[in-house]
Formats: sequence, structure tokens, C-alpha cells
Amino acid sequence: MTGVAGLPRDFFARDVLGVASDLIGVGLFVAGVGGAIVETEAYRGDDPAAHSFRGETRRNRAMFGPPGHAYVYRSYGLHWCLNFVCLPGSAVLVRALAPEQGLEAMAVRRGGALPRLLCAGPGRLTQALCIDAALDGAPLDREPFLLLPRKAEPAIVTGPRIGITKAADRPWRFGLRNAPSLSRPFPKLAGSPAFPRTS
DNA sequence: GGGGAGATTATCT
DNA sequence: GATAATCTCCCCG
Repeated sequence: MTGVAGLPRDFFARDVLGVASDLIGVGLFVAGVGGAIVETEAYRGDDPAAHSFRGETRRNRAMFGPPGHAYVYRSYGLHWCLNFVCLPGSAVLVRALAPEQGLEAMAVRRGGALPRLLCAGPGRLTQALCIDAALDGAPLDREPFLLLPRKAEPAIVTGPRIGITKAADRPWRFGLRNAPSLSRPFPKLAGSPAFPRTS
């Protein structure tokens, strides 16, 4: 098997929306530290919110490379964010994990954060897993990465992507329903009993 | 060459 | 809720 470890060959070489959804529940480990992916977002080349929308730059070069590799970029000058490259110009942002392995290492790297907050956000999970520019463009089927297929069909919820202004209405955020480590809750459906119109 | 926005987060009010 | 931290790219001169 030559694909990403345990995942079907060409798992990433298809529409980014399907990849983002199918990544929920997949195990992500870096040097043995990590857990199950519980939140992702899809960014496509024809999507004004995507870094690749205006063409290739030094920062986004990995987004135009082969599928199944990492795209790591610095966010707001402080944090690193991890993406999985799919078809050229498209990628999945990994936003949150449910911590499983290496809890102590994560806690040290995260300054003693509560377990629920170790990997609950794109900047938090990269800090917990020691992901930075050194892994930009790295293949996901080799060390230090390890990806393991999910064991059961997860209950997936969707909603608008977080923190963007362009194409903000597209529901391209995917999550594991009721996961404690989500970066933020998913919005309830409008008109549901949880949100009575009080006007 | 300069100013502002951005796929964020910790800390304070 | 508001704000600071301060990298990279974009757009306008």
C-alpha cells in the first residue's frame, strides 16, 4: 500500500468537500502525538476565501503541489495552521482534534491548557503537535505524519466557515456532532426550538 | 514603499 | 466584548 497510511489511495485527489467531510474521525498524529479529527473546513481554488484564489505565491505554493501533502501557513503573524492539499489549488483546513495520544506532551506545549482546549482550534492544534513551517509541503504518508482511517461512521454536522468575510455563506465547515473539542459550537438551525424568535 | 486586512488566540474588562 | 501580538500578501501610490 503506497497511499497515505491506512487511507485509500488517492484519498485527497478528489473534490475537497468530500475530503473535508470524510476526514472527520480520521486519526492524525505527528511523531505519535495527536487524536481524531473533529473539525475541518474546505477551501477551493475558485473560492474567494481560499489563499489560492489569486494564484500562487511563496506562502501558498504547497496548495498547488501534489495531493496528500501538508500546507502550513502563519496566521495573524502568530499561529500556524495545518491544511491537507487536495486537487491543485484546494485544501482542507484542520481546525480541531480530540486528543488521544501524547496528552502530557501536548499539555506542556500548550502551557497547561485544559484537556478540552489542547487541540480545539487551528492554532492550538498546531502548537500541541509541534507543526510549523518545517512541515510545509511535507507528504502525509511519511514520518512524522501518521493518518489512520476512522473506525465508524461519524455523525457529521455542517455550517459556515469561521473567521472569513469572503464567501462567508458557504456551509463548508464540517464537524463531529457534539464533540467536546470543537473550536466553536455549530450554529443551530434557524427556527429550531433552541432559538425561538423573540424579536 | 506604506497601510490595512487576514482561514487566531490569550487575556483583560 | 475588546484588544494586543506582529507575519504575509495585496493594493495603491
